[in-house]
Amino acid sequence: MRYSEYFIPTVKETPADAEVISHKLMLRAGMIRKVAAGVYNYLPIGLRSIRKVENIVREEMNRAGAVEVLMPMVIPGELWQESGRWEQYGKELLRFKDRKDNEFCLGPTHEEVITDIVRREIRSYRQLPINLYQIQTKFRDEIRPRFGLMRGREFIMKDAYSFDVNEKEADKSYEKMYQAYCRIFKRCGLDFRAVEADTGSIGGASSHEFMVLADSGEDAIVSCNSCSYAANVEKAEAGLSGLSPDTEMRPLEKVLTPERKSIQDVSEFLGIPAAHMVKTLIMTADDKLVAILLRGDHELNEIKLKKVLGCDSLEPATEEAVLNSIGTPVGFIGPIGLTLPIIADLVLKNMRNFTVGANLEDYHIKNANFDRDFTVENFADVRNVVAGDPCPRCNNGTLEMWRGIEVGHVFKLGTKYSKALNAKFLDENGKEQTLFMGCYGIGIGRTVAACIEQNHDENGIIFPIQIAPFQCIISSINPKDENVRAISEKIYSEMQKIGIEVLLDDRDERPGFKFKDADLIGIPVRIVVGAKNLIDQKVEFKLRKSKESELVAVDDVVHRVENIMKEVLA
RNA sequence: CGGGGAGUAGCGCAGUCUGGUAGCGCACCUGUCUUGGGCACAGGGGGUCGCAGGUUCGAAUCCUGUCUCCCCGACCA
Repeated sequence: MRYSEYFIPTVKETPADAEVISHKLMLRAGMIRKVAAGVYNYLPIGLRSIRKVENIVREEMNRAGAVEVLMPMVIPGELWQESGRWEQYGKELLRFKDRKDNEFCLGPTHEEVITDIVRREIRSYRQLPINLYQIQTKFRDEIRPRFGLMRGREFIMKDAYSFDVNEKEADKSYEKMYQAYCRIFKRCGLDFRAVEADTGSIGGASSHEFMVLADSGEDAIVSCNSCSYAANVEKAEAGLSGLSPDTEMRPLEKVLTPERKSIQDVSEFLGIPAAHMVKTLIMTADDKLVAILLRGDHELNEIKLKKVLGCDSLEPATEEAVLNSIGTPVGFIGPIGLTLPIIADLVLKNMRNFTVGANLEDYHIKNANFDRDFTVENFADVRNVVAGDPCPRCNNGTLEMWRGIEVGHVFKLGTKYSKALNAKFLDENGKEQTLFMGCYGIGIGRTVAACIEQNHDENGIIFPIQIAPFQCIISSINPKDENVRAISEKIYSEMQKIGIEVLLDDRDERPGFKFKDADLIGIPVRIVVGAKNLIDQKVEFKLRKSKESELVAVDDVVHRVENIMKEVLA
């Protein structure tokens, strides 16, 4: 491709609405342009990288025995009503009506549609297992789209669905996909971890997320420094150990804490570490109030609490609701004398003589203790783990914390959708059985964005060769020079002949201008053809990721680049 | 949905408080020049100041409403 005939609208200045580095660089490099909140145009080099990821995904899915299909983006509402998700899914599901007033939605995920295909077409255990996938544009009407392709409303996703005769076989399909995902992200040149995860609105028994490690990641994940345990903080189990108990209980002591409402304020005011305090959160769970006790320096994990309570909705109680029901303003609530049901975090079991709110404005109470001063309904793991917590699996390691970008998620669905949609088959005894499912997603655009988060410097993107829009760029210095132009063209056509994806920068621009663009769009290999070096029949060879360049004979340079491609893409 | 911020040339911004000819940098067009890290000079084009009302002799500027976008939170893959 000739740069002069191509379309790469790079910009010097960063558009004001970009926050994270991948978003900024994708805009600056002319990969994407915003059309509406969370909705983007893919410009040529952006599209090329996306296609690269798609092709890697496609190859590995095919290799793992999955079969490609393409489902519609517009889905009849009745399918979603049948699964029960028409009501459950909420406002993320964009609904609309056609001219006949029939209800439709834009597909945010395709369990319903795929299960509909399978229940119509699969009759016998002889047709199983089967794994169908597609690469398709999805739409989820996110409350707050952000960070460019990282969290769009419209985005390209690979989604796969496996169908098996029983749970054991379904586990095998899951394992196959897990392995395929590892190969995919490895081939994309990403530093990633597979972690245990919460299944969220997709549902099912268990799941793993594939997380690209990056400080800008929206997810927090933990991993054990001793064993292989790794999990999303949403899911990570908190170990049991906490502070060792004081030997004996001391008497209660009411202390004045005027206008000290937060743990931090009270902690500083009384000179007591937050870890020796217990905070009392009042939550509204399905319209009922419940009190949650947590160590002062810990945070509530609402997903865990939801499971403990078995409720559908859970949110912090409003200040009015708290005041009306307890008679004390938020900030001074405590468990002693509280009439609400109380759930205490597991770690509190080991605590003695902790400080709590007094249920009296401007007062806290020191030396509170379980049983003597109040009782709780039960102890449960309802907090977020923190760095340094003991590992819940091996018990001799501690947990380290990372930020991650979720690029893939694999689920064991069991029979959730097949039951709801009545997807059955006949087993070898002629008996009707319900299909066991798994589903497997990869965010294609997000994978490209995550890759940029991991691979960039102050000058721009540093694409790994596997997903770079072009493998090589020839920067022709002063293409008006006849010799420079001729040699550039020669190298260009030789590279094209052997299948190297090459971009010839034949624009009549100054050298610095071309170098800046080449660096910004992150082409892995750069060949600079200039008059000075041509005197010795040499051109400059430089890898985007390295600082140094070297001079290579004109006759060797194509071979040199070819070897690099072979090495990396082997 | 709660809190905060912003809509002025393609992009980044000033001007708004204190109403009176709509500006700067980059980009773009023409020409000269230049060619190893976003050259230089000269000339030029481009704006319903988000939208709708209102106040006023006069509104980018004041008032009311409304839409969009961004950030934090809530929510959610």
